[in-house]
Amino acid sequence: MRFETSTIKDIAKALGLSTSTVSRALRDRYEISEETKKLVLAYAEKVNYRANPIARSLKERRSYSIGIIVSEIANNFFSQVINGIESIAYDKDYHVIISQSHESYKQEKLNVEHLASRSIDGLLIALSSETQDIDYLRDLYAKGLPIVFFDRVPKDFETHKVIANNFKGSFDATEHLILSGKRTIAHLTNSENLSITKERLEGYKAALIKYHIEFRPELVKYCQHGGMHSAELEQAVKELLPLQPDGIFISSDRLTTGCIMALKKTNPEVAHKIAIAGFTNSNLVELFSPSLTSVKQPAFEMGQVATELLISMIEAKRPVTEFETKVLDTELVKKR
Amino acid sequence: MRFETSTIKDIAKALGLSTSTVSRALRDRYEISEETKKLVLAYAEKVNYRANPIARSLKERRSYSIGIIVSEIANNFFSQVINGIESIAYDKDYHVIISQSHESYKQEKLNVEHLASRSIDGLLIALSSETQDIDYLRDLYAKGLPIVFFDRVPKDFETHKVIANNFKGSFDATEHLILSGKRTIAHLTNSENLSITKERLEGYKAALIKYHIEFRPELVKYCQHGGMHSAELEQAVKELLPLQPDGIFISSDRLTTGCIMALKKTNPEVAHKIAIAGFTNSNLVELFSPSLTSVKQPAFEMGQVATELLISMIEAKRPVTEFETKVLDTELVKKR
DNA sequence: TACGTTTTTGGGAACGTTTGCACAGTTTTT
DNA sequence: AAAAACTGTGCAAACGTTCCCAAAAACGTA
Repeated sequence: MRFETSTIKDIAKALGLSTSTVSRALRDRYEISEETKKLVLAYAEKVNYRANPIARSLKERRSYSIGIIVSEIANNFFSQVINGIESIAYDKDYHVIISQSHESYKQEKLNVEHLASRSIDGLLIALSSETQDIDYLRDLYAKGLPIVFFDRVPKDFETHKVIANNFKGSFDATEHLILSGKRTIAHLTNSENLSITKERLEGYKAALIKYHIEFRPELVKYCQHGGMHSAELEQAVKELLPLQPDGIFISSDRLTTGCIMALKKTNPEVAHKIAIAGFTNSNLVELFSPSLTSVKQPAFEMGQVATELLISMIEAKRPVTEFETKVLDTELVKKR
Repeated sequence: MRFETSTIKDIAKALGLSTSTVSRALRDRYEISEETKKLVLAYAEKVNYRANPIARSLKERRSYSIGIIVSEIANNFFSQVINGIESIAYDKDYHVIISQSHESYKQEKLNVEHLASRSIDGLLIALSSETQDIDYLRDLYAKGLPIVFFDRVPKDFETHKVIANNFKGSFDATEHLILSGKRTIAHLTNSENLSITKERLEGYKAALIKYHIEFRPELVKYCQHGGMHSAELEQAVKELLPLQPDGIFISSDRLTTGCIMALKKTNPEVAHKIAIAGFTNSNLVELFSPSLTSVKQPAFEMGQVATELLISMIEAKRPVTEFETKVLDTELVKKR
């Protein structure tokens, strides 16, 4: 803001002290006498002094803010993660800056670099579905920027990661479809680049194996853009239907809702005949028709855990070398 | 970030120039010879120089960032508005910082003040449902912080505002219910504090009047927390049902979905018998059961317009004194 | 050659903090 | 009584920019 507000200098002048004394008093340093502290604090209160975070950032070379990159905030899963992140960050006096990649690699890179130049102290990121090359993240990391990945994590990058138990979530959902009598279960999923895609595919396969159902690759459809384009989804559905699946297991929030939408739009007559199980954190699932079985991720908790890990890295005295990958359990909410 | 990156000083030293020259060359000022400019630019490129926005902010006393306050990002309407805001902001080289009030006055005030202290150049805000006292905003505004309100706007605050045509949206929705034969139409709405609540109530009333239907105050239920607490909603529904409405007109995104949820939960047998029309920007409306008629706000556009107005205020040479209130039309999407 | 212009560059202060170091005054130790 | 230690404060530099002002270089003209 370009309007006047009181500064340490002003306080110093008014009280006949030096800026250093005022600064130290405000930060409650031991060197300053109780008397002076009280004086300064009282006056600061009176003139409604607010420290200038910009100046502080410049001097300290850190900003007490952490960057978040998600593909989009208009996604139940991610907005819940963000709420989890905020809940911890604010507690520990960090501010958060949210950016959306819209599933675009270019946008993701641009945003990350912008955040980095704004002196964020750390980064929480779920990769875009397009992202394959994460060298730009490696560079930043090497230069000292703490990074914690969540949900969509890279394989060969040594740092903290927080993910859902995707294998088990998928296994459970697929098993549930099988147990309700389905035998031709399609799998609609995200870009092959993503970690979640691989893990969820494995869970799906494992459930098929357990019940001696043949895995048919043609029943698996990948969506490069994670369902951002409805044409992509409709195409996938169109290719799937001739194979006459009696169940579909879908591996992401956006794909799940998008797929039902596409089904209803293109083939309303079969929409209700196909059993659907899918990952989604929508809290409106109960309203959906056809209804579905959903795999819910502990989104809020994921945000919290990731943030705690990140802040521990930021505040670590010495470089962190032991990394953990936290795996959180999903919840299967069966169709009514 | 606390790691080394090249600065203007480094470039100056390397090239045997002064920092002033380098700074000017980088900003392409007329005083600098083409030759020097090329030299500097090439070297800057080579060492991957990035200007430090923090330093720039401190010096220029502005941050090229704008603050956004919404009640929550996990809301279709608001996340679409944010996308609209971003689309314009990025174009004009502004960064955005999003904060959530969670419909709490205290949180809203805290967030705004935090943003202000971070030197945002302007503020875009939709008031929380609890907010009645906006003096803190007046203070900031008086000190020179440009503010543009959208969606939920205060009455007596002279600045730009962007709203939907709430009156017409409500009128249309209510009329639609009437035309499909409903006569006992309840109205479920937000906190009375909000501008949108008043405007939408007027539209509802006007439609009743047009068709000579008596307005019955007991059919109107207010939710103080805008549906953030499901108990509140269930209570409202519980009080409404004995009056045997054959239609309900609901005045906000969260309330609309929440109400259907509450209806299904508490009275599944009547849920499908009551016709519902409500404001919502959910793109999943087609999946809902019972299905409903929805009033869609031009959220993305609202974000764009508000941002353009804000940036025009920020960049105005002299204080702006002529303010506009832009009203954007809603769209009625009839139940299938 | 000397001068005035114009063009290009550099010096240095400022933005609001934090912090290492020095220093004065007081208290403790020997 | 002198030396040592501790307390509380101030000076000044630094963070990376921008920009006012002055100075130097280049050019033109008499």
